[in-house]
Amino acid sequence: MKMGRPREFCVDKALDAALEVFWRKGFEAASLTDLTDAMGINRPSLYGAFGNKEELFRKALDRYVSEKVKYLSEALAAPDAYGFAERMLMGAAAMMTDPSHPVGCLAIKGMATCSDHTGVVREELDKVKTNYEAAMLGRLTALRDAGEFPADTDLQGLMRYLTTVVQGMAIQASNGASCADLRQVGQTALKAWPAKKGVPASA
Amino acid sequence: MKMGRPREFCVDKALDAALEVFWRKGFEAASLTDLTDAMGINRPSLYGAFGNKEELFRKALDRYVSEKVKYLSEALAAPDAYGFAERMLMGAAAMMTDPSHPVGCLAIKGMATCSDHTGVVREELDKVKTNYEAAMLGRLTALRDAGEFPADTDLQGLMRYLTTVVQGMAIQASNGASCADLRQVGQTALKAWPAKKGVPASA
DNA sequence: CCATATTTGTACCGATCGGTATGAATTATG
DNA sequence: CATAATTCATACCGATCGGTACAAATATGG
Repeated sequence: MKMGRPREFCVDKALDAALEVFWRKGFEAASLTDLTDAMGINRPSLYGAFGNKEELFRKALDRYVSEKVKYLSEALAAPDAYGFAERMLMGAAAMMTDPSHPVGCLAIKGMATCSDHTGVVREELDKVKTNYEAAMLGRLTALRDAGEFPADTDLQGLMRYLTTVVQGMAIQASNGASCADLRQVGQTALKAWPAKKGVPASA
Repeated sequence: MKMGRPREFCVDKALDAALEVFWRKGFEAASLTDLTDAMGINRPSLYGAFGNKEELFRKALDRYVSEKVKYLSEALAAPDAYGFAERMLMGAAAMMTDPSHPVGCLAIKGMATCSDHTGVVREELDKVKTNYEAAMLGRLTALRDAGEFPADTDLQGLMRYLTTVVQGMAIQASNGASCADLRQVGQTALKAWPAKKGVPASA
């Protein structure tokens, strides 16, 4: 057993509370007072358990990625290219308007917030973005090799289109768009996606 | 002639400099020191000429809307619905990556930044957004009445799709996407748009 | 019981935030 | 020249920022 006075709060619960604050207010706008109030602890406890504000954000972002952005891995697991795009867009619409947590996307909001801000936060967000893009591009490549796309298809362009729509959805969500609104945007966006295999292209 | 010591700086030039700072860093991240340094004036001069930080932002936003978002009015002037969407998307791609000013969009960045922030800034951004949406919807309605769309077309949905892509473009631009990247996104997005009048729908 | 290790609460640190008081400098008016 | 009006430059205000020093409190290991 560990020596010393035992911790009086649950680290996971506190991290969830911090994530909620970062998600709602953004990294810079979330003050330590906001965070400690929501987490139900005081500053030295936060510092002792999580390091500093940037480290706390990093851990909250890790949690966000693994707990809240599941729709991306579900999309990657889709058997065909159309299903991939469909799960991506519909999953984003559902997640970004889920009333059980703040609206929009922590990572996208973060990227929009600190574009001119160097530091751990920016690096971490870039890392998340790079990982996601690599995963999506890898999946699209595999699907092309499986015959889902013509060999000369610009997969990077398709990926960028998809991420652009998802990023726009995050703005829409933070502006009050409903899940139905975003799903409709996704449905429209899907019309630009290569048609299902074997199905003739048409509106 | 006005009495007193004459102003030693050009208000318009100073406002342009302030706009550049707000555009690059966002409202809250732009400090008065950042602003006065870029504007080449000191704090009391800024206060005397523009009121306060919020008022300065409001004036910079006005300038931004009238000087930098011309592509929207150009899109509204397009003779047909496809041209409207095309000018919208291509105009946004060009403006958001124009090297003569910061990348992305001041208004979209602002909305992403202060979603949980009440105040003059948020109200002003909402006003801009509302005006733009009303103008777009009005134009789409006129185009539908002119026979460009079936009578039961969901114009609101089309408008939301378009704005979502443009908003996503702003994030892409602030993340380093090139004009060509964004134009390609726009071209892909256009595939989901109702085809040109008289042209059969197809990819 | 004593020493050690860890957490907690308070109270504080220097830095920076937006905003301003004050007086010198510069102009038009009389 | 004298006065009023306006701007400019310095230096400062209280508030808040992220972060921490310090000591009381609470646990384990001896």
